[in-house]
Amino acid sequence: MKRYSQQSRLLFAVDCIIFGFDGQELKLLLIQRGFEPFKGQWSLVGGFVQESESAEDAASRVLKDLTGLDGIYMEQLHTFSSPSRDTVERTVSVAYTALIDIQKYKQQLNEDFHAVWFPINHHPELIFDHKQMVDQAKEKLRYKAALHPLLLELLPGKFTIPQLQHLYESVYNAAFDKGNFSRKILSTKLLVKLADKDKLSSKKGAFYYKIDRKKYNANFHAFLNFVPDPHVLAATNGV
Amino acid sequence: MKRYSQQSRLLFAVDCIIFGFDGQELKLLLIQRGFEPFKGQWSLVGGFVQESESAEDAASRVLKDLTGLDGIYMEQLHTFSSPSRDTVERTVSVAYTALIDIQKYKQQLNEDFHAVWFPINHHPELIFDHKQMVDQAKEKLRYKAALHPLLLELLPGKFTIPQLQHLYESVYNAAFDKGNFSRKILSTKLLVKLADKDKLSSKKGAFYYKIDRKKYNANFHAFLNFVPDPHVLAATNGV
DNA sequence: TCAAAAGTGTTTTTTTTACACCCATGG
DNA sequence: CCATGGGTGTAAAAAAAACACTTTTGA
Repeated sequence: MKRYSQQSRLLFAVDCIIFGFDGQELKLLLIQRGFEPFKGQWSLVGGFVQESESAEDAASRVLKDLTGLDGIYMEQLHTFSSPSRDTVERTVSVAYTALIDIQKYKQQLNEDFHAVWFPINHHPELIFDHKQMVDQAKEKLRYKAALHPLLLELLPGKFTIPQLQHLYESVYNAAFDKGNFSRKILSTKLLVKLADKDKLSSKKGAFYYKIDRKKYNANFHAFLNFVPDPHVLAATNGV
Repeated sequence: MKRYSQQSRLLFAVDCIIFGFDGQELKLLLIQRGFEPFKGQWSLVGGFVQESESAEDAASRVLKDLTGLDGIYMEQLHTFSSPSRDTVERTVSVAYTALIDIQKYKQQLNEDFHAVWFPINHHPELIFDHKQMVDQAKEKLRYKAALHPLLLELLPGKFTIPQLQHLYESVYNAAFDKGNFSRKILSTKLLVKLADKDKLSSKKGAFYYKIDRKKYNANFHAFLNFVPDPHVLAATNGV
């Protein structure tokens, strides 16, 4: 059992599945390749891992380059390594899921990257196995968001409970009782009520809230159980 | 943005965190390296990914070589890619968690590998970042087993409810009410009652059960919620 | 003044938990 | 014949769900 015999070396990349929420529905950020091969085709944002960095570092770098944003929520999804996944050259890719406040991003220049937000269920064909990555990321998001408050990452700094409910409803494609929803969210003590209201979507106006970052960080793993029947949504998940 | 410029190529490996249950406590299978460098030190079972295979294929192959067993429960845990993780040469490693019936394994020859079962909370120092891998695997096991019936994978073909309860109690280091436990397990309809009893641990004897593979495969993702306070165990988890 | 959305209150239903009790049997 | 674990029954407590009702205010 000689381990350090001559071994094949291969290319090592990262790809980012970037989710955003525009107030209406869940979106996915894609770029149109401006270079050969496959110029013009849509793909996830990605790049190669450099000698001096970890995959996490590479994903952060790629995200920073694209959005100009630091401190984005990001987690490793899965590593894709089929020998046939990249038709150009054998490449292993670690996929990361990122959640960003779409508002913040809007201010940034995205022209250099030809990046476009697509509705999560209505995006163009993707290169290589990127569709598989996106599907898996969607599953995991739905799974995890039923247990942890991570969807808060998709909202702007201040937001209302009805807005948050709308986000959950769009992610789970289901309607929730507003009374029960609001109580459940507030019972986590993860939100702080602000003094002002959002008057855009109703005459009465809804109070703004912000994340209590301290409690959020300490209690991120708290179970929320927002979704009526977790069996349904867990049906195809891989965590 | 030239993507396919010259890129560094690196070594690509897999490591397996193999859990077993001997009826008393959770165990971890480790090997003592029989080759340089670090000869004599303990490590996870691992190997390099070959040109023609995926990381999953490589992990299965490694597992087959070590245990002689096919069809072992296995899932990708995380990819470790810090530039400094392997002190010999830069290597990226995909870690896999495997759950095996320790009885089945016992029949196999393990002499070639110098493989030894260690109590999960009392194992020797490990090479590289293998301790980190093990810790993460433990966390994920505890997290996932609270929601899915995967601990069944650790038991032999037939087992009793009290044996299963003992397994849960050892994984969560907590005591469960036997009545509630048995009802909760049985309510999943994942088990089939057999005609014979295990008379070893009591005079009355406890009925054997086996997994209803059909329902198990279809309902693996069913939420079980075995653990009294999920907050506690989720506290440090990364899923 | 009233429609529409925010937010509160209350009842019903379901699930979980605690714990008492019966069962079977080997020593 | 009784101690020991296996297994069932059931009431209390807690959580979740359903839904009625009150509040605010711009048009």
